Amino acid sequence: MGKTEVTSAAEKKTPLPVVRRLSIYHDLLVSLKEKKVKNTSSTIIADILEYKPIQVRKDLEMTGLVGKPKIGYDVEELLEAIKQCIGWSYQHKAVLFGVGNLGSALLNYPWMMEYGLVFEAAFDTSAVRSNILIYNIPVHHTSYFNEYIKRHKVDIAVITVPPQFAQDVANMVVSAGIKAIWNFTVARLKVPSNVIVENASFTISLAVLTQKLSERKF
Amino acid sequence: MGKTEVTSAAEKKTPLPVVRRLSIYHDLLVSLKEKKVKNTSSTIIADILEYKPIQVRKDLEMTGLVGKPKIGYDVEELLEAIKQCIGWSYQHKAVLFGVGNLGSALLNYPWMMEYGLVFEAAFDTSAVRSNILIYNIPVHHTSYFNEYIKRHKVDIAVITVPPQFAQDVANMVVSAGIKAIWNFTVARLKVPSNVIVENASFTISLAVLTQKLSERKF
DNA sequence: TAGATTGTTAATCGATTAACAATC
DNA sequence: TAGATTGTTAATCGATTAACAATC
Repeated sequence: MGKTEVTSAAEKKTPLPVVRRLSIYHDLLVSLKEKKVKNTSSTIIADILEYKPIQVRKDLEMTGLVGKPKIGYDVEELLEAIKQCIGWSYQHKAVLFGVGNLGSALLNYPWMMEYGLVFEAAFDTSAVRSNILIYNIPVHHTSYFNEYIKRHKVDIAVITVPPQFAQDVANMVVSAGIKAIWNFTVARLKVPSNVIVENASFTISLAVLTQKLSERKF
Repeated sequence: MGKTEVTSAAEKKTPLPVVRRLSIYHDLLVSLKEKKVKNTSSTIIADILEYKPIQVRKDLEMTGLVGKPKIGYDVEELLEAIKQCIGWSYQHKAVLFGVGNLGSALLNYPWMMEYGLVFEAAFDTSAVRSNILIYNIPVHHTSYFNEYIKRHKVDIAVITVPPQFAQDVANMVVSAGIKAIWNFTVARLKVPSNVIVENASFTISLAVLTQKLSERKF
């Protein structure tokens, strides 16, 4: 009931703020890799992102990778270490519910190589859109999901349906044993505590922007 | 060069973590308002969001609204106070660049009533899509932007073009005097320091999800 | 009234930053 | 080599949480 004891091993739980920044370093490293840059350093990364070098160094330490004094880090090695740390080395199998504009945008995004995500199927209640391929991903009628799940492993359910249907979808995927939901709707999903829900709300980001704007204006 | 002095007045700068949570309270309050709930309290809000009541209370304090002991807060008053605090009371005029799937999804979202955002125009380089209305918003060819900006006030530029074109768009809108950019691409935009850029990256949210999944798996 | 909730002041906790010896 | 960068230990800072009197 009180604080849980730290389990024996050196279980260095990565703090959330670090995870978020690691994903930002990730994108930067991908662009460095594309430019054939071999090495980088906390100083360089900090410069580009306008962070403090010490913060970058501390964050990178969490990946377990050790750098070389004077040299810094090998770009590819660091990229792999970060992917490992935030779970982007493993290919998570995903299905998507709600093939509207946003859903289509997600299906069309190159998640697989860099972000550890593979869309294996999509579902939509619109019969018109059923049984076709969108960006090479099969789109089924939502009613087919319970059949689908019998034969396919699914790690993550992505929800991009209209908000009033989000809970229904959540219930369905939870019943099917899916343990992680990436929720793009405003709906606040009620799920058992062993299911992870991550809300990908644009509006939080908008709030940061408009708040800064307001501060500046007055 | 060192620390800047706090300017005379009671300029209670809202910390970023608070801004983010306020936007979450906002969405919750909207749903309470729709359900005709009159009053709420930090206890109730905390319960729903699985936060600590004291944290909610501290956050709400930042809006300047004072609650009533025993009663709590008036839902509508609190909603307005939060909107004021995060800049969603003012209607920010926005234009969008890149009318693909994601751009269309954004144009079709009901930002105006609750999120202080109004899309007044969109721009795309695809001639086929020019001079039409999408969700009642005029879509122009991108080359028309420099004419458009002469006659219209724009607070925020939203960028949903392919990443390789994002910097070009940023340059264009910065030249036109726009002071805020909401960037949905992975591109890291270089802009003058007086321009606000907010990156609305899905991938940060994905990192949080996959990291939690990995932690659980092993 | 009694109980629940507020606002405020103080304590704790965790994250960021600083300092510095070690080193390729 | 000298200089830049690392990893580590300690100090600071800010955000979260606790405690509690005030009150509708």
